[in-house]
Amino acid sequence: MSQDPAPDRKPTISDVAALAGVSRAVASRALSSEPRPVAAGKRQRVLEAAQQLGFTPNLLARSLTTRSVNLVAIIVNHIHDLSDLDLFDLLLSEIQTLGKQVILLRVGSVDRVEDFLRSGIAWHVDAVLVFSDFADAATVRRMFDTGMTLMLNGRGDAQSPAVLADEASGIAEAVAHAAARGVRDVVLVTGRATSSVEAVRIDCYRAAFAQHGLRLLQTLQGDYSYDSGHAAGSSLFDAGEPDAVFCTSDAMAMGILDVHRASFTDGRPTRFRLYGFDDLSLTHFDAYPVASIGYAKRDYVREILKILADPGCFSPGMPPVRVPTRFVPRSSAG
Amino acid sequence: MSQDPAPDRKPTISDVAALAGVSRAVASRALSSEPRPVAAGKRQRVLEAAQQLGFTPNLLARSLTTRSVNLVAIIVNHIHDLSDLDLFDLLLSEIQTLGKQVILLRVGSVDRVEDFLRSGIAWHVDAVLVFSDFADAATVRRMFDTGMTLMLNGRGDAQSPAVLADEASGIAEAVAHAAARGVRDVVLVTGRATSSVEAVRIDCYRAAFAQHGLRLLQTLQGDYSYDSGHAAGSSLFDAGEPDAVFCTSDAMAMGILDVHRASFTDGRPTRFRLYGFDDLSLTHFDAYPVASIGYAKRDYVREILKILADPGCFSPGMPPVRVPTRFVPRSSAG
DNA sequence: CTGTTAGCGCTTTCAG
DNA sequence: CTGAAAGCGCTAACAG
Repeated sequence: MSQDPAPDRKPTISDVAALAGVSRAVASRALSSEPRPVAAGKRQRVLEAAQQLGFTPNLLARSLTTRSVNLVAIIVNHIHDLSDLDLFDLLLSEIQTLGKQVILLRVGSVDRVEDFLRSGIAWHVDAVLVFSDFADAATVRRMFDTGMTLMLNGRGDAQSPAVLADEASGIAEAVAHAAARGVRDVVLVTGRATSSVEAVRIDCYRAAFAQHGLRLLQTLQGDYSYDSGHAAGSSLFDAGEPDAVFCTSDAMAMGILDVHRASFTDGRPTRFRLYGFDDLSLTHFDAYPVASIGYAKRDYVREILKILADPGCFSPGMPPVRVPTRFVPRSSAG
Repeated sequence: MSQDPAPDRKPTISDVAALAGVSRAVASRALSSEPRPVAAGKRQRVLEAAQQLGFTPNLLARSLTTRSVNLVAIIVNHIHDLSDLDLFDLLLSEIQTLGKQVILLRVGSVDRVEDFLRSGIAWHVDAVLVFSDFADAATVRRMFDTGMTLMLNGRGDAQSPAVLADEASGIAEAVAHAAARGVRDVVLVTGRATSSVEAVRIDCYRAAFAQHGLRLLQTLQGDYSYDSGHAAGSSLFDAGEPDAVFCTSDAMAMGILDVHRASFTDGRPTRFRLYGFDDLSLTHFDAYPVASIGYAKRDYVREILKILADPGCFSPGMPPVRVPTRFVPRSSAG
């Protein structure tokens, strides 16, 4: 019926069409995932031909006309933070079940970010998830040829959808927890407030302290890391004896815990209560029973996927989706 | 000179060519990264036109003819393992400096892996880095339309290049370290030996034990996780009192350390010496001063990049590149 | 429902 | 060195 088309070359849709005895257009329609009008008999023949030839559509070629690559970009600063682990694994997995693949962009140490992004396939992705703090929504929209930029870094605007952890709820719970246990004087250990997320977080703590009449003895600045927590640990009592220490990351809390391990027996506080932030899976390790604040990763990811799966559900001006955080008690807080 | 080409549409190379007053072919050559013959004056005009128009080549279209997307796929099982973090961050960063972007594929929970891979852009990548244990070299080559599959999971063959940690060196050092300190009886805590890497690792330990005349009291099986180490911790003395415990992951060693923390004062062993594997950055935390075995991530990544940058340097039959591991003493081993 | 005809945007022969 | 022309593989528009 049809001579075997090529010796070595991968079969194309033309080969399939030829073998099935139909036009390329019909073959294309029959192979499409969308429902397109094709006579049942022909569709069958095309499918069989494709099967027989081991045909795989060339998605690069397809994207050229459809202008959609089923590719999602995830932009991060770096992937060092422990807190990222649980989240990214889940996120990646879920995006893949959507039939999309993920291109991971690390902008942490790229000098000409814009050039880098523009000169790669990432430029053409269908959607961009921005975790990195490197740019605001407008900039990101300019850096990608995509209608869908999902801001997860707190630098969104009215034009782009955003999902954010509502940190106020968990912080309020944690501070209330402390207040209910007689805490009066507190110390706050923060990261650099250059990121808007961190600035908001700090404000939340301040507001909660004020609300419960807690006295903020001092604020120490770290950089979220264990080492910086360790450093902060040495200055903890410089401004008096706190009843509780709140940290904006679990890693810093762990550093503090290690400096003052003698002040905890079996993880329970004897001198001050310790509160972290992020709810790292690491806090399940016996050595770091850090009470923390976190959100349900599943809920967070679900919200992201909702938008990814149905971009139409967002219209300009809609407020960010909020995923509540909750306080997770552990022995470091008594 | 030339009417503005399009109202809204992104400028194409045709627009650039028109503005520069040359043919598309010349524009293409002038814009190429390769040195192609173009009159200096025209090249200049083309570059300026491109600049002025803010032209960005459509890489999807380019790939269609060049058959190269400057995209590298990294296949992992999942990204839960702590040991992955440091490595992937570095790897990602380095690949990007090569001008390539990375598509991250998590095959851990994908049911029809082959279909999934074939039906995405990943199929067309220039190179595949296989960390996941999910497939051997031959299978991977079938799953991607690429000449370059780099096996990092220990399941390579003569057709594909591979980079592997040489675990023997570090294990020999660790066991020698123990033997030199009078250790006689040991326990080995392993992961599931389904992965060939783990099987090799176990053999190395056995050989080293034999060489130093150490007696293996028992082998406990975990799954690399902290929790499994914790579980193993309870059975540690079932077959007698070991002088040292060797674990094939740091996380398991941490679990054991937590169960028997009373047997360590300031991290130093009073009952048995403890050896981990992976050299996690977590072992810098005070609470887990686990002596470990690791390799220089930079060297490992460098070898990978060497192959990526110059695929020609590999020819079939060449043995895997070996990156030596070294013993990293910490107080848990005394 | 079907086949023909045009492209998507770029690179690459191949004569000039 | 240059430009015209021919694709890369696929989908979409449009008459039949």
